[in-house]
Amino acid sequence: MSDIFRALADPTRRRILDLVRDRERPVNELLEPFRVTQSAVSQHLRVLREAGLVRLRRVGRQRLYRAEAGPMRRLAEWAGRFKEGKTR
Amino acid sequence: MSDIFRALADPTRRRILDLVRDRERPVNELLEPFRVTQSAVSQHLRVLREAGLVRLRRVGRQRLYRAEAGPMRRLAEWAGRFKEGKTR
DNA sequence: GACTCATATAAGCCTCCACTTATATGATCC
DNA sequence: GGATCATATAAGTGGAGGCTTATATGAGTC
Repeated sequence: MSDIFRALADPTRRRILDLVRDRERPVNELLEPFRVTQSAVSQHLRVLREAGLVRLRRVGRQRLYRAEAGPMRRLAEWAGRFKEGKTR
Repeated sequence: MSDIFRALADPTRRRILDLVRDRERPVNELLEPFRVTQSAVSQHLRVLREAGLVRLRRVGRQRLYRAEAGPMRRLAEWAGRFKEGKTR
């Protein structure tokens, strides 16, 4: 869970996540919107991967990334515990 | 929104949030569970406050902190957009 | 008003992290 | 197998952020 929060702390990673939310994308497509190096994006993808926030599929020489729903569900649950009126 | 993620990135701050989730607590009560200085906790509280994640109420010389539901709701919504099956 | 209690801020240190350039891996094409 | 394309890793750097000690603020007590 800590990995998830750490990964989401960076705005560039959140934007990457948005890009791969609904469809798979190869890395070079994730590169364009940002003013950073391919290397930087690759490192961000590693962090997201290690947090389980994305999965990847190899197709030819490309790697197609896509957001993973599981951790997000857990995140939503965690946040949900803070709904007011819950006196425990 | 960025402030929220930044604030939640730190595990100590998340534990503090848990402590003030359901009831108000004065700072000295937040101090006990941690092996850090009063100063450190105070600084964490500042970050949480600036992110809108806690509100505080002054009573005598104490300040009672409590989690704020609003940002958490927005966080849950954000995470909810990642539910699978949403093809946009 | 001096003292204490509860909390906040200032200043400095050190670790972590996001970035860059340079290089490696690994698949495809000829 | 050599060249090229797509991506990952290595190594180094600067800046942010979480910690500490020391000090300030501000309310209650006598």
